[in-house]
Amino acid sequence: MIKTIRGTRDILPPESGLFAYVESVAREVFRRFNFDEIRTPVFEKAELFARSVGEETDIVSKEMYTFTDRDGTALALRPEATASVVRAFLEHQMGNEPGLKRFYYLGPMFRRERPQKGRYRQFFQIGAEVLGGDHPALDAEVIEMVTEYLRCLGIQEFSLLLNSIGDRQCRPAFLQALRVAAEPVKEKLCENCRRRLVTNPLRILDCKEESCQPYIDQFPSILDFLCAACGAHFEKLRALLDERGLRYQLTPRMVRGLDYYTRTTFEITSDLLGAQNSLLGGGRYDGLSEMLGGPPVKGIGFAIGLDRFVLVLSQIRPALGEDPVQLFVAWLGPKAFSKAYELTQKCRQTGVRCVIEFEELKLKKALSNADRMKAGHVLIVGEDEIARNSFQLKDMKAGSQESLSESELLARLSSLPGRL
RNA sequence: GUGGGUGUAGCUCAGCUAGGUAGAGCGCCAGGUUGUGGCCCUGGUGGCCGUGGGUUCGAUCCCCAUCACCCACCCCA
Repeated sequence: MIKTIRGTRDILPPESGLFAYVESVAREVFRRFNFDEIRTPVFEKAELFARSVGEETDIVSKEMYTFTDRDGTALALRPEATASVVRAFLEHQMGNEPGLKRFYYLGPMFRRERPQKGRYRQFFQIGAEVLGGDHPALDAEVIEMVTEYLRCLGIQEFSLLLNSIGDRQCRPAFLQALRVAAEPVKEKLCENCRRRLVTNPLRILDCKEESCQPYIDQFPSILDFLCAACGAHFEKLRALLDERGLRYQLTPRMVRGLDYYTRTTFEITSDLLGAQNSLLGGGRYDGLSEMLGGPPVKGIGFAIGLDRFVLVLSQIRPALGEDPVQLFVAWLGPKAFSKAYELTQKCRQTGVRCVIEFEELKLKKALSNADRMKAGHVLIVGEDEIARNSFQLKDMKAGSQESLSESELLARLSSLPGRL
């Protein structure tokens, strides 16, 4: 048998319903903040990601799905979407259009990493980006939008972690200070941190190794190194968040792995998942456009990893996304089928989710089937009912049933439980 | 890429450390008579024991290899 390839999976009902639900809520909430959907290709020139995400990052150096096109062009399946959105902005000269551009996207991304709980090689993200401005209110708006999104999904318990990692003006000085502080104690740091000291000093800051903590606590804070512009931006953002009652934890040790981030970074975590507790992350990337060879275009965005997100949601709200049959139409006697089918059509036209069997079943069997598919109601259409224009509508949960004429039945449909 | 774990019925697993070609629960199907589900009872269906080699008279069980999945690390969100 041919099976799914490693790190990919089929998303089956009811989980697929949960994905669809989470996506529909995102569309609805983001729309209220005036975001439009953008759909970019799932594959791009590999160079796009090498230049934006960073040549030296693991994502590009060993986790990207790259392949050569027939003409020799190096292509890659997108490992994330921010670079593509900025590319699209530049390619279509959107900088010439008035105002800011607010986009959201959703779809599959690809990374060739070893699969793990909630992590796949084809994974799904929902993200949003605002391009064309760097007002701190934009940062606040994006953060507000994503918390509103969580609220709409019924996720109340989460922490917003906030930091600023400066920009190309001020970060080098901080990195230098960090190296200076770490050098004397480097023998005391864990193996990973000793390596990071060379490869990516920033990441020492979010080392989880217990023995490193005392030293890390002594290291300088990025916030003390922000230049005037970055500092002012961050202060203003914090003031706005405070003003709107959006509580956050100042987390100077939270850094980003991707090269393009500047200034604001944020992350939302939830205790519901244990160690891998991050639900989403985002930040500002004011230099990304230029890294891609474009004019200066400021931007900020975030991305939610849906696979893990859905995992959390299914734990706290198991029924979310379920959409069972609302009306099961059971018919009795060979002459009843056409009328039963006609009623089914009419019910469907009013938006009710209906199912009708094509082979005649004993009523007992029909009810049993309806029960197994969690049907809310069963409509019984026998030859007697047709003759009397009086159909039996059975409430499966309550076990009660009532007689209704065709017009009464159709009038009742809007009150059936279930979607819409 | 590294380390550990697991692969037996549709699902969750037992059996394997006394090697003799398999069990439970759930599910599924059919009944418990005539047009009323869920519960209960009865019967039934169902497995090349991941795959390929080896040892053996004989292997689900022992050995080797391989593949897949899971967990963790690395990394990242």
